[in-house]
Amino acid sequence: MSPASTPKTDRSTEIASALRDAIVTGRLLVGDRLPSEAELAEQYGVSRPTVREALKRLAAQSLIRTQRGATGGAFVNHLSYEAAHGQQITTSTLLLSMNAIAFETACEARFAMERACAPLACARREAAHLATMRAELANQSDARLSDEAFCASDVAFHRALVDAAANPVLSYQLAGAVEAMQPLMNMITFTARDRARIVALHAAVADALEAQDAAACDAALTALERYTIDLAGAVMARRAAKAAARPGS
Amino acid sequence: MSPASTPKTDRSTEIASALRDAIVTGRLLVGDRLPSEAELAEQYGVSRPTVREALKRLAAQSLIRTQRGATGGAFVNHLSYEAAHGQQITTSTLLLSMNAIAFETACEARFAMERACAPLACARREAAHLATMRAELANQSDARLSDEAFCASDVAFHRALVDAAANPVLSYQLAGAVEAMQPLMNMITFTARDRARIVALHAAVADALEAQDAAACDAALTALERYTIDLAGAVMARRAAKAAARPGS
DNA sequence: GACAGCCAATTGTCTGACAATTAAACAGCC
DNA sequence: GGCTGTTTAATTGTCAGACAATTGGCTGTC
Repeated sequence: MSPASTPKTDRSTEIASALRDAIVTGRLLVGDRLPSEAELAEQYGVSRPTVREALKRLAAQSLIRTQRGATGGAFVNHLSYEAAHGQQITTSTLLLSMNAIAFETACEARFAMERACAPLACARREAAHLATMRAELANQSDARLSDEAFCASDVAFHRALVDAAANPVLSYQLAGAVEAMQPLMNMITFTARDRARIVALHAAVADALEAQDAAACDAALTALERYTIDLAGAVMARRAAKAAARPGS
Repeated sequence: MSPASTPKTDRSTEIASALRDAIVTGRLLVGDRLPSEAELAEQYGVSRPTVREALKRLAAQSLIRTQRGATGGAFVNHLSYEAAHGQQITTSTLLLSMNAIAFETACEARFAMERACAPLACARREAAHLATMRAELANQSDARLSDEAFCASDVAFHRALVDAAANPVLSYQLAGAVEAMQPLMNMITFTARDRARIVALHAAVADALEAQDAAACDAALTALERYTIDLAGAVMARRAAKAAARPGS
């Protein structure tokens, strides 16, 4: 009854966990090369395909990268911010797309985090951040911009705000949330009036940041959040009404 | 030169991407059963092991779950908050453990997000949240508590605060950050004096939440952040001094 | 000494097979 | 007829061996 420790887990899962543990606890360091698949297979008493499945699991979490050839093998990855960021986006996008989250909830979380960045950004913003924001503001004022381009510029603007906080953890978490929401935002068609309002609020944010006025920045972001939710709500309602009017299969 | 689209990606990676795309775009819905491995293999013109590697990748991201038996197969997962949360913790822990992030940076991000929760939590906190916080406070005042248990109670306290904000997106993001930091916090040995100070600050947070005073809550969290960073800095300095005094190998 | 070709190690993939597991279909009994 | 136990089929999990593709290093030649 002693080996009842892992009654129903696959061998490949076990091996993946063991290797992950070795990486997390530092027994395997960044850049280290794992034993070859054949060696791992012998070591764990399984076949090569089983080892490969375990390695693929780790690769999916970008914990390792593999390389073919004579000096190839599996190497412990650095897990850059970019990779973490990518996973964050994937996860957030899925949560949103599966309707597990209401738009309002995601929006609220996003602006809450953005307001959390505001004081830091006000304290640390540099000329480059302000310049980026001004440039995107000018961009957004161009009436010929497509909705997609407008949204992309919106993302870039907020990205600059977050980056100004100079905290990479906040950057990757928040950028993930913002980018996950972009597909949804792209579905919204902005009227000229909407755009003017949004640009004005963006300008208020930029001004507050330049003046290093955290309270004003917070207020502008709060107003922007309210407006975004109102807009989205109106779009959803319009869509629902249209769907009700045309009840085709 | 036309088939240069995927010059160096594995087939298993391609297939994993294709399936992931099918899930994200909604072509495969939650609960749907994927074709059996044999069918997928035929469909993509590869062998079963290759398909299996692709499936393991998706399983590692908890996008699918597999089940053996007659009615078994791979099913599109719900991607619960728990799963997203788990991944968040794994990623954050790794980022921290690989020294890619300074403790101060992680701490700053964590408290920034927590302050972002504060207004929401003040507005929405319910009796259960307050009760949990009071219970953990009492727990933390017990001098017989081990450092690990004290830290665990600390996590539970903050978790209650975040949950009071009633926004699952914030919950999973922040809880991930908090739990990722726990191993580091566990390394810190708290003196009785430290604990009293922390408990007092926690009490201030709980009081502010009960009174629905967002500003007071914010202030208490800020003070807690400063104290945490000071403490950690002192511990690190002490450790560095000890390492310098004993310059072994 | 520089360069070209060969070589060995390693991952990526295939084939075929068997074991384990699970639910459904089926036979048998009360 | 209804319930129970058994068989059965479908599916994943694992294995073994083999070959293709890739890539760095080695060797031989000019």
